[in-house]
Amino acid sequence: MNMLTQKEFFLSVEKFSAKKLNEKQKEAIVHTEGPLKIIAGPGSGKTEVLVLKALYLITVKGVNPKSIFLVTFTRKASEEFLSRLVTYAGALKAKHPELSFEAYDIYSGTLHSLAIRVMEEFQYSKFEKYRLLGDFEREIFIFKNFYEETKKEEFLPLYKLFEKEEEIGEELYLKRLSLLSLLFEFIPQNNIPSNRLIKEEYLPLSIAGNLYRKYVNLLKENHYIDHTHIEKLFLQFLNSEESEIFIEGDGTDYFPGIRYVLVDEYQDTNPLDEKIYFTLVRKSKNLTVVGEDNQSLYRFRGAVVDCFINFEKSCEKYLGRKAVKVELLQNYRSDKQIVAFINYFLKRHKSHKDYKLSKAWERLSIEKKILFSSGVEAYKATENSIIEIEGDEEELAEKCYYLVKELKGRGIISKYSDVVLLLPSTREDKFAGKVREVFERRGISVYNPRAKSLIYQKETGVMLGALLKIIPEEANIPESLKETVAIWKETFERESSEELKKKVKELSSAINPENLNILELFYQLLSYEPLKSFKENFLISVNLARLSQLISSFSQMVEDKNSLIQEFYRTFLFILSVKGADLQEVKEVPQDMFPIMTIHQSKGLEFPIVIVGDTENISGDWRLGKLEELFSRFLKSYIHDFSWERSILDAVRRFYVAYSRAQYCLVILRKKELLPYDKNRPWKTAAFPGFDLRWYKKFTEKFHRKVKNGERSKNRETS
DNA sequence: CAACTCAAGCTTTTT
DNA sequence: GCTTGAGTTG
Repeated sequence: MNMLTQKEFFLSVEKFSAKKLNEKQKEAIVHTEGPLKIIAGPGSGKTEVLVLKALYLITVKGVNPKSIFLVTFTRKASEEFLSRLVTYAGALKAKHPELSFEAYDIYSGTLHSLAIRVMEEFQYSKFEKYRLLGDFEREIFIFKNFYEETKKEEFLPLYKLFEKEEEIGEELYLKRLSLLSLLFEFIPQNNIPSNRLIKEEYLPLSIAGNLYRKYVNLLKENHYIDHTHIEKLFLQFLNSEESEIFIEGDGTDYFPGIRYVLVDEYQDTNPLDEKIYFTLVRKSKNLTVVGEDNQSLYRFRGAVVDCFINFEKSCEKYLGRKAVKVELLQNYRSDKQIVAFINYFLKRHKSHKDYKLSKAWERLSIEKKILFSSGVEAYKATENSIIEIEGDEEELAEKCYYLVKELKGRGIISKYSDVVLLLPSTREDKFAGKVREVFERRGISVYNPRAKSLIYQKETGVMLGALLKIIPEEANIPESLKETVAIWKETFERESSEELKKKVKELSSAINPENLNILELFYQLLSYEPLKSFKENFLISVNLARLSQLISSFSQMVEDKNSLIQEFYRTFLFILSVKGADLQEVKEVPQDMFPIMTIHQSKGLEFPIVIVGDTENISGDWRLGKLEELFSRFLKSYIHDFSWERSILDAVRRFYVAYSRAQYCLVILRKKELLPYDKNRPWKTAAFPGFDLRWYKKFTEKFHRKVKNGERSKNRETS
């Protein structure tokens, strides 16, 4: 294939790339051989760099697209990457007709999707037998197979580490099941060898090992596989002879082998992922990772930020090479005041006098400062780019409403989707629900696709209520399920037609437990009002379809008719009510709706105006720290002396991500009055903007004084 | 208003 | 199991 020179490449790129590339970005693009670590702060154009790097490899270095393996963290990110890649590739080809390559040939996607694609493509012998367990199905699988194990005395030494002594009964068993579900991901994600666990003298460890092994065997026996074990299997594939053509190629253009591996969001990599990446590049050594330690948000999912922090060390250890480091700290997204704010926010926590994050910080982050770009300025409507609003939940929701309405009324924003409300959780039994209520009462629709609200929809309520009426009640309903069951039944009573009620009565008297088919009942009920006319609304019928899908996977997993009813209540309904299920998501946020998102969901996105709520929330899953402590000997790096600091650090990072999504205006909601000083929990009174107006005010005053005095930041962009 | 006591609560997501 | 928020005490 014809190739471009580096100069030609960058000259062409300037024509279609949105912004002029800075020297650091160019450096990251042209460094192709050997390991490379790109530290990419918020808004530093890392997707652009990744896309251009892939194109550079193809058009300048003459690399076959099929030998590039590019991993993104989410499907959405992968779509964004591919669409930009194809657009740019088109532009390059138009300018240089001599180029001929197919951008789509790149291996790009999430690690899971790539693992499946590769194992299918290269017909890995061990893969074909498995059926993939989704999240919901996996939960059902564990409930079904491990319920009895939660009652066994012999496993108590493990369970007790996570329980209060007085706890008893059904709720306790359910808690244990949820612990097991966590455990069966934790062990493989951290590459903990089960054969060594089993031999441990400390009982909780050997019990965990045995239970995990049982899980793995049960998966195998039933020909199932879950997401974590897809990765495990992929690693096995990479270490087997069968992967030779894939990794090393056969000399043809058809199988060129993997020569370049690029990984995005590397700060959220777990040790299992890490092993996969280093195995992929064991020959080529060309591994590029992109990330930022402070945006590590997925510890609950096994992410170990150390993989990113200590990337250089791992390169020396596994590849025998020194990694090159490039820092992209120029922020092209946010207004100057917002950039100053996010830097200050981090700095404040790092050196706070009341709690020492400094130690955690030293080990788990990289010293740096985000730089602002002088070009990013807009919305001069307010004096400050940062606004703080205080009040109780009701007031905050109201004030949010008036703010959004005012912005639209004054023409500062053209559509509601220019603003976003970011929250740690968007479930509607919390603040998000209040916001929806206030907004919709006053005529602005709210778009909150991740509210886990499928089971609270009218249509699903009627359907589940009807099914509950038909299927005889299981005596042993867990307490926590009773409330939701009542809601479903009530929805059924309120919303259903006489016709439907009659049918339900008829079906319930004719029911035969030995011959129960829940899915069949579901379809029968669909022909009665109001379910019948629900089907005419697209979104509603999609929701019903999702429910039928869940029922279908459940029915398939419980073959034993004798336990079907029991499992329906104890497992299916319980998981449904506890974990919830999401509504169908629309591709683009509807413009005339006000969007609410989780902070996690907002990662990688940017919005003109960002409102952040629940800013005092620092809660985390305590079981994680406990698990890390329990398995410390087997972990890549466990740091003993600051476990509680980790939850603060996690929270700091969560809000850092939220704040850094804002382009022109950041609104912070403060829920509570300032609490009196408490020496046992100093962060409550000092740490988050949600708790202390003073430090935020101090920041603003200082910022404006600086601007007034004409004092210019040393770190200002040069352009 | 600092210090102590005690019962209630415990999110986030990849395919 | 640990943190949190409300309530109590000195």
